[in-house]
Amino acid sequence: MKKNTGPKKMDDIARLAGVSKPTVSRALQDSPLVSDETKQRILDIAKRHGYVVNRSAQNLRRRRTDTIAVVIDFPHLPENRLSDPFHFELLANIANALAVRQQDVLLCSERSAHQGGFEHMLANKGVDGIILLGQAGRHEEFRALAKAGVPFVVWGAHRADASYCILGSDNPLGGRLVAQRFRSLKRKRAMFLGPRGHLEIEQRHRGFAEAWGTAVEELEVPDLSFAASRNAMLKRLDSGKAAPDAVFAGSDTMAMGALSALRERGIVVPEACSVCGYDDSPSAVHHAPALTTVRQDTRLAGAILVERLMQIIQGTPAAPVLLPTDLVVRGT
Amino acid sequence: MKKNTGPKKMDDIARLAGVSKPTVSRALQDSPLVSDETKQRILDIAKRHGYVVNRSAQNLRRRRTDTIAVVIDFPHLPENRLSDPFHFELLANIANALAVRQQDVLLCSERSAHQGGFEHMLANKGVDGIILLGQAGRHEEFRALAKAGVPFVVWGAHRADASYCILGSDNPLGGRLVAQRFRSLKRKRAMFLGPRGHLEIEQRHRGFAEAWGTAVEELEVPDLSFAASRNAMLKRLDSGKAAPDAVFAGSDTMAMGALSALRERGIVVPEACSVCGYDDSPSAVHHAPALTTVRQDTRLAGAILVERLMQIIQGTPAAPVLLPTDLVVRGT
DNA sequence: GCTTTTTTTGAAATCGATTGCAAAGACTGC
DNA sequence: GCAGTCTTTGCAATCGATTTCAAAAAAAGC
Repeated sequence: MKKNTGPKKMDDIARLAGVSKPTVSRALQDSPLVSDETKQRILDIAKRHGYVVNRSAQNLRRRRTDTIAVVIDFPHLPENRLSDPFHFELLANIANALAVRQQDVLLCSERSAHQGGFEHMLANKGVDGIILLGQAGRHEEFRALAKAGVPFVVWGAHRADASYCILGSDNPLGGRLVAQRFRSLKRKRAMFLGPRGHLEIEQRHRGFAEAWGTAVEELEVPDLSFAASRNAMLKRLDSGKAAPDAVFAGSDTMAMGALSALRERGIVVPEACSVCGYDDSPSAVHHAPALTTVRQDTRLAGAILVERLMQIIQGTPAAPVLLPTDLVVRGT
Repeated sequence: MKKNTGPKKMDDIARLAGVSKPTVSRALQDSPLVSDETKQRILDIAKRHGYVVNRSAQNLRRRRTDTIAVVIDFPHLPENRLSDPFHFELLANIANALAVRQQDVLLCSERSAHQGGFEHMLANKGVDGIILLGQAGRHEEFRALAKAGVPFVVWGAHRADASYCILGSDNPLGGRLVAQRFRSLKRKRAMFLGPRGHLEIEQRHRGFAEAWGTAVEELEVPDLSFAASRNAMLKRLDSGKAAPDAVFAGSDTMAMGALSALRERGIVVPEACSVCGYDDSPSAVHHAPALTTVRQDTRLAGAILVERLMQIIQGTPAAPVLLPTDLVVRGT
């Protein structure tokens, strides 16, 4: 009569190796407290029997999970704030950077994360820290979070008064670079395209408008989608007013929407109108013509977000970081 | 002298409510064993004190984590990480379907998942089940996994002899649909473009070739990327051989690569050459001209993958599923 | 009013690891 | 040969919940 308790537990391995449970635990952690000989024997036995430590038990005892929550809005959820390939690019890079540090990634939708409030996510989701993609103006909430001692970092618009670690590209600079380029192309009727109330995009707008000097037409769109942007542009082009000869869109996806509308109305890009996006998402290169855009280095962003978060988890506060951007001139 | 043990534990709430720990636990689970009055009081106190159950402790005791691992890296296709928009689409839909069922998502790279082998992931990563995106010919490994009783489902190419639950679109049908369309357009020189050794793509190829009847030129590319596909096509067009007048690419990203090469060599699409992709990823619509492609319904796929996995976790075996596909005719 | 049943509650065991502390064994030095 | 170190090992407590089982309280039955 064998009692088959399913997967092996640490006690089983201990018995098989003729040692006690603590010794097995130490051997698996490569602790110097165990003699090399014993260690090797235990490791062998563990491997042979396919033993792995139970993560749930380990998490409980160590009060640490080596898991980080990444909170992101999914495109098809009702309020699609961040429906962009850019965010997935960023996610992939974050996941990579975390993997290097042996951390697991818990992917949370904005809604599920917010269920019990961010402040309870550590206990509630069993994670050691949080990476928030996109802040959408919840500055105050984040301030409180930081004060409560929750380890988190945010990807979003830089702001001088942030008491937490926020990482973002230099949006005003990006806007200025685009203005400069349009000026050097001798463009006259500049337009900015994007939704209102989105902090990062408003910073891009402001940087652009200030560097441009004279009036910038603002074309508002309801959200960040291709379709919304295309529709808004179509409507604008059909309004009878003189068409713009330089369009700066708040993201690549919106730029592509605008391009679609321009093409449809027979406005030739880049001859009759220059178009510039933001993000340098992969699709910008694939697009025909390839999109001129402001680059955000997602690889670097992912690496720094993770590095800072780890630092914060270890107790060292981390200051906001502003990432440089540059203009990638392509076919539009 | 207050002893500040950080976040509240269940015992604290019990004390505050003047009941015992088990009662609090039951109240939080809305168990019928607790009187409504007591339940309400406990819930109030818990909320007021911002109490949430500790997930690690809960996981350990319940021997269940309500967390599903999604493994998303393809082993021998380095370019194909999260970078293909299709996978990211699928991931988002899976995440969404899991959220509806109150399950969390642990995002695992192929490598980290494979660290200790899939068979140990449940204990090792602390998940209840696994969703594998892309199977890339590890049929035997999966067979063993299934035999070992690990709950998992796979997104990939259908095969008749699968002893595990595999879900995929009807790739041969997709290929046939494309062949039909090319035939109705009176095309003569058909080409298939894609890497070898990728099961799903080979099925598309086969369906296409069989339905086409006469010889199909095969253009091999090293991976699924835009660049690889563009390069391969450029090289082919420069070879001096007659250019194809109908190209079926194994994915949208590759189709866009091919389109880029065709455009560059002055071959007008769709007049001189028809192009068809596979996936119907969002970028297919955004592309100019909009891509004709075979649709894979990621929303449905995500929903079914999750539904089946839940079923398997509950002990009911689930058979493979073949999803229907259809051709979406657009501008190419 | 007193048993019987039903509804609520709590004591204690348990999930599977990690770790502080004490003890046993192996080495040193003199 | 024996006190004093240093290295290894194991006992027992602990992490924070859930669940079984028995007991107490309340309601019902007659």
